[in-house]
Amino acid sequence: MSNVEPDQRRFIDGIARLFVPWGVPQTAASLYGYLLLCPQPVDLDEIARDLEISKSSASVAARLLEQYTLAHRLRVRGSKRILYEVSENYEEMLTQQNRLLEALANQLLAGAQISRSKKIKQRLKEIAAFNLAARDAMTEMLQAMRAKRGG
Amino acid sequence: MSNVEPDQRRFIDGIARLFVPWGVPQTAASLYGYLLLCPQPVDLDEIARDLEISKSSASVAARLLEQYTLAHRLRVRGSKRILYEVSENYEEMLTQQNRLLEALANQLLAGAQISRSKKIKQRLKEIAAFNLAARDAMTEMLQAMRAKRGG
DNA sequence: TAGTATATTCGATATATGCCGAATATGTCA
DNA sequence: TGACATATTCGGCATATATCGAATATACTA
Repeated sequence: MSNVEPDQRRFIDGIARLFVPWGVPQTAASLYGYLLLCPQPVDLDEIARDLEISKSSASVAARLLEQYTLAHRLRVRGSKRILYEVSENYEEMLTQQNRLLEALANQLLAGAQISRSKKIKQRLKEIAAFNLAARDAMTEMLQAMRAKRGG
Repeated sequence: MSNVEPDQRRFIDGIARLFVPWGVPQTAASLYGYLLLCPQPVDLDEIARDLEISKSSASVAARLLEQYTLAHRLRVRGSKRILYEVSENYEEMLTQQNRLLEALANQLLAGAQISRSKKIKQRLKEIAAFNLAARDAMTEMLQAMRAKRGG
């Protein structure tokens, strides 16, 4: 993608608008949209050029995406050059949600321990149970999807 | 809760630490933790005092939480005073996630429309399908939970 | 091992965000 | 409607974050 067309720009911005409110930095969010549209892996120079950001920003954003496992790098044999592409592992984002659900549940249960009020104890346990149920449903779904795709 | 004890403070901070990375402002996140521990609805003055924040910050944070449907207000008859309490509607947070999943899927499908590359079209459709499946699983789970609690 | 291509880190700056207290708006009672 | 209690909004300040270009580190070739 040597030049971003208006339609593509709109797509990229649309994706970014969805992610930014959830704490993903603007540049990283845009980069994700951009990578989704790239038929081939791209390097930092292309990213910087097409997204009109500095190369250092591109580097930071790319590694952030990598951390989120929304993208990953490809090492080019015989070169220090790195190519990035969007991850095929679509479930990782949901897995991360699951981790939050679980962490939250644990925190709530810890809170139930320390609170003296019967009412609060019960409330915290109830929310924790709810979150864990959600996590389980999610996990199950992911397994089912995995089975379907794998088979 | 006229005074926050160390254990409670730790709980509040723990909850906040989980929410902040997901884009929830610090104060609002802390307030959520605080409300979870309150056996009774509290007003802005109590919040401001216990969390050691200004009343205007308390007001903003509370309404933000309200927007997220993590808390809601109670009007006190015969007074302009507003009391806040944590929402019993634990599923709303997940519902919101579902909305993101759906919005993302839509954006991806729109992207599939505009992209000329066969490969990209397929990729975007595939991710969209995945997200919608996740949303459906989630919705189903929520319904099941609702049935269980309701019945 | 030197030289080159490239990624990463760093320090400075610009921008955005959060927070506060003061000012304002709004609801409630008499 | 006037007086009061309370929530909300607003402008300014402090803090955090993102971005950049320059400096540095690293991996590869020869």
